[in-house]
Amino acid sequence: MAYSDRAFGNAGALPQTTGADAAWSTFARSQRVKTQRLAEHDAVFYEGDPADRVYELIEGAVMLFKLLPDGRRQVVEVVAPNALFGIVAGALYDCNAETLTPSVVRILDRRELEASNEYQGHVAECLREQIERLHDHAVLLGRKSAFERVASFLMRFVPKRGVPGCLGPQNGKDEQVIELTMTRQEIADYLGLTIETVSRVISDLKRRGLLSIERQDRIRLTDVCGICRLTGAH
Amino acid sequence: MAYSDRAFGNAGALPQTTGADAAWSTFARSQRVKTQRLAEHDAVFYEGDPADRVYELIEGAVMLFKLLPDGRRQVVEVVAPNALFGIVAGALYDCNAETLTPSVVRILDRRELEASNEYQGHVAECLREQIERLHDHAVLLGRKSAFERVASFLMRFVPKRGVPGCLGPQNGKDEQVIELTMTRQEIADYLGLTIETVSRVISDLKRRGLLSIERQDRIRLTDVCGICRLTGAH
DNA sequence: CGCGCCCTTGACCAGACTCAATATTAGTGG
DNA sequence: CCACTAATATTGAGTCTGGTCAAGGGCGCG
Repeated sequence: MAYSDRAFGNAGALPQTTGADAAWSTFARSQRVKTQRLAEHDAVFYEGDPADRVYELIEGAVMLFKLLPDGRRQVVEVVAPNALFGIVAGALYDCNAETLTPSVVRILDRRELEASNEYQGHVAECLREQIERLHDHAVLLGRKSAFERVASFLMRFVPKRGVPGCLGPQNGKDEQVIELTMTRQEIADYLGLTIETVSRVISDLKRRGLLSIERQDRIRLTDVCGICRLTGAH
Repeated sequence: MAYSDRAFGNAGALPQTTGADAAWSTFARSQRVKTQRLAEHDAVFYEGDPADRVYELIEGAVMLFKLLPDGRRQVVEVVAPNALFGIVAGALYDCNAETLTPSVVRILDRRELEASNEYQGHVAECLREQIERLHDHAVLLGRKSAFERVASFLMRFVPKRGVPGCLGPQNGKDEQVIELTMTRQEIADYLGLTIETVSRVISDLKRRGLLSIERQDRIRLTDVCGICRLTGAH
């Protein structure tokens, strides 16, 4: 599972930076913001880079990950649109950021952002949400079985289900088609498993009639409640 | 490993709340702050409680943990003095907080804190540091072996070693005596292991001459570099 | 159509867990 | 201060989950 030979896309090239843009953002009013369009699997920044920018994900998906010296990788966060990433305590980024899909990010100047009172509330809000997600993920990594991890992962993609206030299946059918945006390897590195284990668990869920695979990255959950019961959280 | 029968100390009793105090705090100037003295293994708050207070740890140690319905526990953070905890995105605490040792906390009003511009910088700083620690911990939980986890845990207690800029052993001897403040069970729940595995790893390190046990919660590391090499991080 | 990249599957192995017994420590009361 | 007790930690034996290694399959793209 060594990643030393991993290709990191064209991060250095700063592709297609544009001054104007259409996407909405909390920071739209601010002056020196730029948006940047990135292809799939482009690096946004690397662990150890000077952290003088903060990013807002406008569109697409980004993962944050860390590597151990021997190449083991742990995906520590998957960033969703409208979230901020690249906010760190020290002078350097503490992890790597790479797009999962073609994405649009807004680049903010760290100094400017930290100086302005205007956005402190929004920044803090993002950080608080991030911390709660990291807490949940710690439980998953520390205490859940492979089945529970994969089931939990799949439930992330089902809106309004498996969360406090979930009403169970509506309108009869308990189905949901989900788009993964992550390869098996990325899922494995997110869930602290190997690619083989992820694959086996998914195959097993298929065998049990809980899901069917429409494409490698497109899964039809045919029994959302059944999968939810396997998450270990209920 | 069921915790349903777990005793939670005297959290409801709000023991010994005092208006005046000696300990230093960023928030000392603020008006309505109170300090509270807590015994060992007192609960500070529970998951699901209304989160209308923020806490600053003045002295002692606090752990944050989550429970799965079947009783599995994951310690998601160990809070050190001067850090804030109990800052959440929603209306309810997302985890439980319990003292590890007799502690002193300062109680801050959440509304007041969020309203004041004065402390936003300090709050955001605490959150950013917290996130970096959670990233590291995700790597530990997702990708490290039992030996690496325990070694990483022990190194937490050695100041200025195993971090960027570590100079290796100074003044000849490479020793350090550390106070754990956590039981084996708490360590296990923090590291995503069982109590038996933690015990076995520590015994093995002892057998290999890397440490000796002076008391259950007091360990002499006799070869800090040797333990550092086992963390997987170098 | 064929190549390459993922993904899946199988067989085997190893690290960590479970269950159970014992040892140690810390705390209590005489 | 010591004996007793309860709580905590250690150790052992056996099991099982998930990892490793290796082979085969399928999909998408040129």
